[in-house]
Amino acid sequence: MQALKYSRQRESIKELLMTRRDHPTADMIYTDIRAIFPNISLGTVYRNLSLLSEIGEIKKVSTGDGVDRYDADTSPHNHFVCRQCNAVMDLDMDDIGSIKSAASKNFDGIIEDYSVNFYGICGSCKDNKEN
Amino acid sequence: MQALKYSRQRESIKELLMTRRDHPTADMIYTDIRAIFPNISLGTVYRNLSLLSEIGEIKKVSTGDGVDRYDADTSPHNHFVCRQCNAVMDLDMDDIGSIKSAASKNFDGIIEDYSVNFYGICGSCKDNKEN
DNA sequence: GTTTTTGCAAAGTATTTGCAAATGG
DNA sequence: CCATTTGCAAATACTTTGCAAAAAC
Repeated sequence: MQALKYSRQRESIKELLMTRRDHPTADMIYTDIRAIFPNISLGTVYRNLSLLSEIGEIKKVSTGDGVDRYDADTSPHNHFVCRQCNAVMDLDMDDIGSIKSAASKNFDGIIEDYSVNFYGICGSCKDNKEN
Repeated sequence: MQALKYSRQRESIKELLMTRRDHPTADMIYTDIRAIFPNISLGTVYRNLSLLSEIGEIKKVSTGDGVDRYDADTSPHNHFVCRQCNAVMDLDMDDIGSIKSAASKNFDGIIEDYSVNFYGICGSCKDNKEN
């Protein structure tokens, strides 16, 4: 069984992620973290992101474009994905937790959780189109 | 501009997908379609699945495990993903289209659509555990 | 000292793409 | 014929992994 030792790299990755709201990919994190650890490897970044999300300290966000993103905000919230600029942003919206019970109603398995992604054109891309 | 010519391969892929409810991956489709076209290539399967989903005849389903799945049912419905057997199944549940307006409320962009995935343990995996 | 983590490089998946030949209209 | 699609192979994108050295405890 693993005992989980402290690592400066892992701590740094988590701290970086906590400062961001843009749901960066492993590669974006790797690029930025190299300002602090110039020799860190992409493998280490991936390993730590996996580990952190396994222990629930961060969340993996899949938008369907083939690249995983990460989020230090583990509280329940939903994401919007812009089809034009590919930005992923948090939505400020009412709780939709009731969809979980709606899904459980006629289902014979156990529904543990869910993820919702909204897709469309973000505010700034929309404005750029109009002008 | 492309004129979209008929192809037996594309037609066959679509027909195969229409007979299935298990949301197969490109590779699963490739395996099965080779019973009909032994020389078809995986590239052709991918190209046709992309094309079919671009023109809206099928839908791509991303469950977050890194492999895309495909669904010939393009009507609005939600999916459940079993964490044990990785099966992807349709949920028989009330319409939750209201989440779209909930998301649009405080949002300055345009929300075109959304996708919801539920995760947990399916009925048969749950039963196997208990026995 | 023992276990975990790292950096590096290589390998593993899933998907896309260039190109000449085949097919469709 | 001309445009699109195919099969094949190579390329790409993302992520995981084996291993010896370094760090943590």
